[in-house]
Formats: sequence, C-alpha cells, structure tokens
Amino acid sequence: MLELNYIRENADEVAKRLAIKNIDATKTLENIIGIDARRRETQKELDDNLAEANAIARQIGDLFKSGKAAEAGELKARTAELKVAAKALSEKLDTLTLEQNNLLVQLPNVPHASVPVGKTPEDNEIVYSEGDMPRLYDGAVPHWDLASKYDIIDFELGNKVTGAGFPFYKGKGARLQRALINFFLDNAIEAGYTEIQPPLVVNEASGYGTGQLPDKDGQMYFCEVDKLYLIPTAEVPITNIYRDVIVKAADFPIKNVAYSNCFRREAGSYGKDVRGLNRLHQFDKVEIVQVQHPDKSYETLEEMRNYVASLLRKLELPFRILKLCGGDMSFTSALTYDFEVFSAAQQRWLEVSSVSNFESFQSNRMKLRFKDENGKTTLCHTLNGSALALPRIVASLLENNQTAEGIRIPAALAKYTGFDLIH
RNA sequence: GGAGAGAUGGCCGAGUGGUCGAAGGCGCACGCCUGGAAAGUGUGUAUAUGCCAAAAGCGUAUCAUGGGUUCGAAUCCCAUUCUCUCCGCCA
Repeated sequence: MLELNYIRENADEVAKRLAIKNIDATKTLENIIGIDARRRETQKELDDNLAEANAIARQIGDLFKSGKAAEAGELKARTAELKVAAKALSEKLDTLTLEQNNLLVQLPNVPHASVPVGKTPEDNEIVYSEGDMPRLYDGAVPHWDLASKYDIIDFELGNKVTGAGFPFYKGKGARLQRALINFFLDNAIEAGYTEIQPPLVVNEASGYGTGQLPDKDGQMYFCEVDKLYLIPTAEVPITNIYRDVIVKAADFPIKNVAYSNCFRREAGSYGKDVRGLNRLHQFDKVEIVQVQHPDKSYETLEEMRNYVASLLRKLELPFRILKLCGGDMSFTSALTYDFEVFSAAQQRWLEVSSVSNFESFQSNRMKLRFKDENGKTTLCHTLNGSALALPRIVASLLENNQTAEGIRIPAALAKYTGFDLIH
C-alpha cells in the first residue's frame, strides 16, 4: 500500500510512474485525496465533539464529589446531544476511512525510476547473461519424458491421488528434491541468512500484509472452516513475522531464509506453460527475505541478485537476468529482476527466480517500522527472492544435463544427492 | 470436542466506575558520580491520528478484538479470538 502522505504530496509523480505499469490512476488518486480532505475534516469535528463531552464528564464528576449532583442535569442533557452527534460523525469517519482504504489497496506499488516502459514480457530488459547455450545430443527430450524414462517424477500418479499439478517424486527424483533444498538452505546460511520453518497456512491478516489479498484472492487455496490460506510462497509467513513490529535500526539488515511447500491454484493457466514441471499447484521453494533501511534497500537488491546468480553458477546452469518492464511487474514490486534458465529441450527460457524490492509498500500495510536517526518512526523496506524454486531448476537440470548414459548431476549438487548420475 | 481460569505498556505486575496512558519494579536511553567500570543517583522512556509550514504544544483514540450500559469504563454486560489447567481424542 502506498503511503497516504506521499500520495497527497506527489499525486502527479505517482500518476506518472504508475503509467509505466500501464495503469491510469489519475481518477483514483483524485478520489483518494478528495476523500482524505473530508476524512480529516470529519476527524476534527469528532475530536472536538469528544473533547467537549470529556470536559463535561469531568465537571459532572466534580459536582458529584462536592455533593451538588442536582446541578448535573443540564450538563447531562448536553452530553446526550453530543453523543448523538458523535455517533453520526464516527460512522461517517469509518465509512470515509474504509472507502479511502479500499482505494489505496487497489493502487499497485510505483515502479523504480529505472524500470523500463513496456507491456509484455518481450519488453523486459536483459541486463546480464552467463554461460553457453547447452548443446544437446540427438536423443534429447523434454523433462516430462525424462521423468517417466527414469521413473523419477510421476505426474499420472499425482493426477490419480490428488489432481493435475501435484506430482509424485520418486527414488532419485525425491532425493534430488531433498538435495536441492539442503543445497539452497546451506548456501543461504553461509550468506548470513537465518533459517526459519514457517507455518504453511496463514490467516487473512497475513494475506493482506504481504499484498496477496485482496489482489490475488482466488489464487490461493482457502480452508473455509478455519478461514486459513495455504501459502503461495514462504514470503507470506516470513514477512508477516514483522507485521506490527518496530525493529531496531541496529538489526538491519534482517536476513531470513525459509524452505516451504508453495500452493497455487493457478486459475487460468493452460497449454505448454503447465506441461510437466513448468507450472505446478504444489511445489518447493527456498525463499530469501530481507528487511532493510530505506537508504540501503537497492544495495541489498543487488546483493540478493548476485547471490541468486552464484547459485545458478554452482549448478552450472546458463542463465540470464531480466529487469522487468512496467507491464510485467507484480502488483507490489518497485523493481524486479527475473532469472531465467534456458531449457534446450523445450527451446524456451524458464523463469527460476524473481528478486524484488518492495520498498515500503509491504511495510506500510504491515506497519513494519523502525526508529530512524532522529528517533522518528519510519517504514522499513522489504525485499525477497526465490533462491530458488525447485521445479524449473529440476526441469533444466534434467534437460540440459541429459546424455546417452543418463542425467549428469553437477558436482556441487552431487555432494548432496549422493549420486552423480540418474540412469 | 467438554469444564474451568485468564488476557493490562519492551518485560514483570498493581489497578473493580471519576483528573488512568495507566502505580511500582525490571529493561532501555541520557546525565551525575568514578581513573575506568560496577554500585548508587537524577531525568526520560508507547502507538495511531487530527490541528500547525514545521518544531514545541494541544486535542482524540488505544489496557486481546468488536459491540453495549453510563454524564463518565482498564474496571460492569454481551459476543469473538487467543492462552493456561483438567478431561476426551490423537502424530
């Protein structure tokens, strides 16, 4: 959620920058500012009303104490009037606040000044690439064929037991999963992150805190009886640790890492995008989350970007980094780097990680603050990134490393799997 | 799931209708003391929001959450949530 004061003072700037996300917010911004004026006016009236009522209550108290209770009648009559007025004002204030909030919540984060203009993924800017395109042998096939050939991932069984998008990992497939999780966690710990195991379901307030709600309601699995959401990413519970918290400036940067299952309904997806491991309803991901001083968040974004690159390098996967254009960015992000690995067998780039700076957008919703140098309570910046999501990494590893003898496991990972070939 | 007890500031803990945003203690910050430290001692120490250009200041709200009674609620009533104890069930 954007900060109200910021909107009020920079409405034109906000509109201009939201246009980069292809959103015409002029009208909404006008509305917000208009409602805000009325809201503050109402607040003032209500406060004055309550102040008078409080003063009278004190007077009555004094009268009672000095044995002049009889004189209180007139004052009581006045408070009755005030009470009626206060009730109306308070309802008006609630309505205005709610209206304003509903509008604020609809506004996406403003993109960073460096975000390229664009509408589709084709407009993303390639800022870096590394590694040679893999050359595959003649018998190379996509990972879903490899999965059944070596009996390591069973999509059919998933269909039977649960439904599409919930595969079983078997034998070396399962061990590969476990190895990757440990590999990613160990690397993160090495890089200074604290490992956390979060709950996999969260309440509504947490969904709002990180911005999944109300924007992505319908993309999360929801348990009706208990009003709980299955997490689409560990970002949600991990970031919400800091909801309604004032952290110490000395604690910056706060670095947490969490492995979790992720659950996504992916309503509306179809075709080659969902084939095999490309898009699942349940998948594994190691997520890194940082809370940082606003002055340092972009430095931190670069640090996280370099960290993710180092993982792909160790896995010997050729990759490129994209700076997302306005149209392809998420609702909550101010600047996002996507990492893509080339899948030679599918002849397409697969997104394996997304690293974002949310600036104060999440903090504002969550009321995550710190005391700055002047003792002023200020919103923190939050960042996160996948490091990494497993399915497409597995897809790339299987496809790019296939040989006539079997699938070769990169050395850094073989230490974790306990085998260097799937055959 | 059943029965009972409870929820107060960063923490502990007092407060059962009137000047309570809340005693006292701990912690923390700053000062004094000290060669330095400890001890001692003094002062300060919530959040949100409104007025104000801003600071200061003042108003308002907040004692789990939401409603209610009352001129006045941390205190009384109702609902919800959560915690603890006992019973049941169970990895």
